[in-house]
Amino acid sequence: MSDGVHPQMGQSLLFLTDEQLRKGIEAMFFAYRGFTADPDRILAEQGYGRAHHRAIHFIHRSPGTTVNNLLSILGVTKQSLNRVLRTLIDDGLVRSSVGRQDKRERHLHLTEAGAALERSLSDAQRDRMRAAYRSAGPDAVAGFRQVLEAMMDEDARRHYEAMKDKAE
Amino acid sequence: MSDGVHPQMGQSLLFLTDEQLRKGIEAMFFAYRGFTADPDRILAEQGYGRAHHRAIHFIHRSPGTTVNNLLSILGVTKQSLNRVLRTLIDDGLVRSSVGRQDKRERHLHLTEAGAALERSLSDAQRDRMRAAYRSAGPDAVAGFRQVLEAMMDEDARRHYEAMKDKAE
DNA sequence: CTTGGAATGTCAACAAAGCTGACGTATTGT
DNA sequence: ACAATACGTCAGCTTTGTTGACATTCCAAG
Repeated sequence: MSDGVHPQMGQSLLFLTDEQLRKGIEAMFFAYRGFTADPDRILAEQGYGRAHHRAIHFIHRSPGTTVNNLLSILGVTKQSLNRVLRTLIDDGLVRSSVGRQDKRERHLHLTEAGAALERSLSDAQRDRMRAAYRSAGPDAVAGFRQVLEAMMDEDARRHYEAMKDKAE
Repeated sequence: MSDGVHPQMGQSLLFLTDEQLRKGIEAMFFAYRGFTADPDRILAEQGYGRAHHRAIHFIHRSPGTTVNNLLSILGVTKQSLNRVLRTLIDDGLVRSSVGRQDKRERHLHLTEAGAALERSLSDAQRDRMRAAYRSAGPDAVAGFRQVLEAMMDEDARRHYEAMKDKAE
């Protein structure tokens, strides 16, 4: 193992023991439950589920995105996404428009109602994230993001990075 | 807001902007997919799902645990857990034994076959976690854990902390 | 220009895994 | 004796994933 990458490595690799790794695994499990808890409550009230949240989130992030693009971000089958999209369109939260150059494509946008739900969901989720960030501090947050990024699959990281700079 | 908690706070609260929080949310989403990807592949080969993994993991961590205790850790209904446990017991991966003092309770243990599957699952998951930890370094790992712990619900944190010190 | 294949999206049917509610049984403790 | 607890199970529903079949649209080779 090449030393020198992390100065304190020679001193202690304690953070790589199986015990430490197990704690990290359990932390991910329990934290993810908290992470989704607040949106889940809001969604349940309206008869939606987590899949609707994901669709709404990424349509909000990339207005006009195609079904195919959304598919590759979410990593599910088109049939699965279609069901969710169907209900969102029928309920007037998402608008689907035929592509101008390529008429096979459908471009997706949030309606005003859809944007309102998006706000209420992401407000709830951000509140919890903000509280966690605030209590942990900026250095911890940087580490948090570093580890998460290193945990992603190649193509997930691609999507993540692509989204990263789509600033506002 | 009370200053002084974090020395650099006065200088910059950049890590609390909506944009930063959104990145954290998306990082959680994409990372969790990576986190479960490897075990999911192994489980699918054997006809099991994530629910079986969770049961196996926590039975391994707390051998002899009761159904009720497992229920409160996993946060699902007994009907849901029972379906999973049923198949694991029938397939000979888990052994359920009547309690010695309280005969209403069932104590759960992994069989040799169950322990073997547990090892193969947690090896896969630890490998990825180890790679992420190694590439991020010890300080990042500490931050990672801090933020995750702050993101948990109260009772999830209780379970997490209780498990934490069940050392080996 | 036509025609065949690739790409996009939709419909149908099924499976995993969550949920509620009701009920039965064994055991415990008051 | 009786209420409460721990567990198992039946029935039925929902969400969200899967595969397979099919319609529409585009594009490129002949």
